[in-house]
Amino acid sequence: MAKLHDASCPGCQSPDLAFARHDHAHCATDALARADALCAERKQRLTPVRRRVLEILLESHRALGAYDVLTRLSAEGYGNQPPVAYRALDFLEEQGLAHRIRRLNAFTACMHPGEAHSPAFLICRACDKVAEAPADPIRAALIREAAAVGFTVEGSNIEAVGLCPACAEAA
Amino acid sequence: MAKLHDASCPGCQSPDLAFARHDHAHCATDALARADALCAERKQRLTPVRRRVLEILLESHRALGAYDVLTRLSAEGYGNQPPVAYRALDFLEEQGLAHRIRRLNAFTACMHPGEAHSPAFLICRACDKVAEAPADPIRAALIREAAAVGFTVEGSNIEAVGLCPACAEAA
DNA sequence: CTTGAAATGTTATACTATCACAATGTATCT
DNA sequence: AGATACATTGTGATAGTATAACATTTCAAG
Repeated sequence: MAKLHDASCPGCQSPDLAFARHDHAHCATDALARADALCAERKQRLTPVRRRVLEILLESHRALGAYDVLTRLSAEGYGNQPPVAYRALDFLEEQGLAHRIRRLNAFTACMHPGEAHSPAFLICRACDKVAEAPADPIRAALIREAAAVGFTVEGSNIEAVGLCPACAEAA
Repeated sequence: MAKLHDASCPGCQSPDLAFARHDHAHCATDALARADALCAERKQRLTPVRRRVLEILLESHRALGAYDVLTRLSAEGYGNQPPVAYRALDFLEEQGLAHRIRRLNAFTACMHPGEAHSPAFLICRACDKVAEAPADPIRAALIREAAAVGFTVEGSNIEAVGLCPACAEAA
């Protein structure tokens, strides 16, 4: 499989993208393009609803509840029942195009899809932005601790709440 | 403050306690005794409902939903409205006597209260048991990654799903 | 063009969590 | 002991999150 994100990917160069000033239009367009490529490669269908949900999530670096997404969808003529939103969100999550933030009961677009990854999330309690932090060292530590007691890790969620640089400075 | 758990504490000697064969009666009694001591020391009131909720959580090493707890409570003559359960659970969590497992929307008794800690949880998808793993190295890695992007960590939840030793062997 | 699978529409319902206010209990001070 | 202030509990209502089940439509492979 082609490596779909590399030095040309802003999201990869700056893991703190969400907290940094950046060309958000490019950031979103780029993520969407990679989602298209990824789905094509995997023979998965990024249907209109699914693609629209991803676009909605990409509008900001905040996490949206399923019902927030649903409201937007139904205003645009898509179905207005919860399964419409949940199914699209589930699909995006399965494909690694979005993540569920359990602490918020909400979903956020993945900022660097295309890699198997289970990132760590940094949630700012002041501005509500969510960033993905490189989780490899954290995950490694988790797997190590688990292995020490014979536990096999299959999936994980690692989330931190706190203050992003901008909000910390403001306070 | 007295160190309330040490080498004499089974939960401390074996972080994998939940997954290991052990004297559960002692394990629960011990945790309850330490909860009493801790609340006394902090001048907090471990009222009948609160204490009973802790006992219920301590019956197994599984996580219980608030409504599971509530059902038990109301069968025993306590109130039967959700706030009864949530208030007690919130109190226990504030005091570090129970933890919320966000992945399960459920709560589990803390196996080594008395220390400021934000543990990592290992959730077996086969038997549903939940163990606390030492989270210091993991948390340290998380804080390090966060600091690298200027993010200040105030709280975190670290949870892994997978197979416990017994269930892995059975499979 | 058919056929089977995937996706969507739709209704209903289950599960999780909090608000608001009344009533009760507890600790403290005098 | 009585009065006061505060924490806790009782209770009804409601908000928010998520899934089950089944009908219908769309799509892609043969």
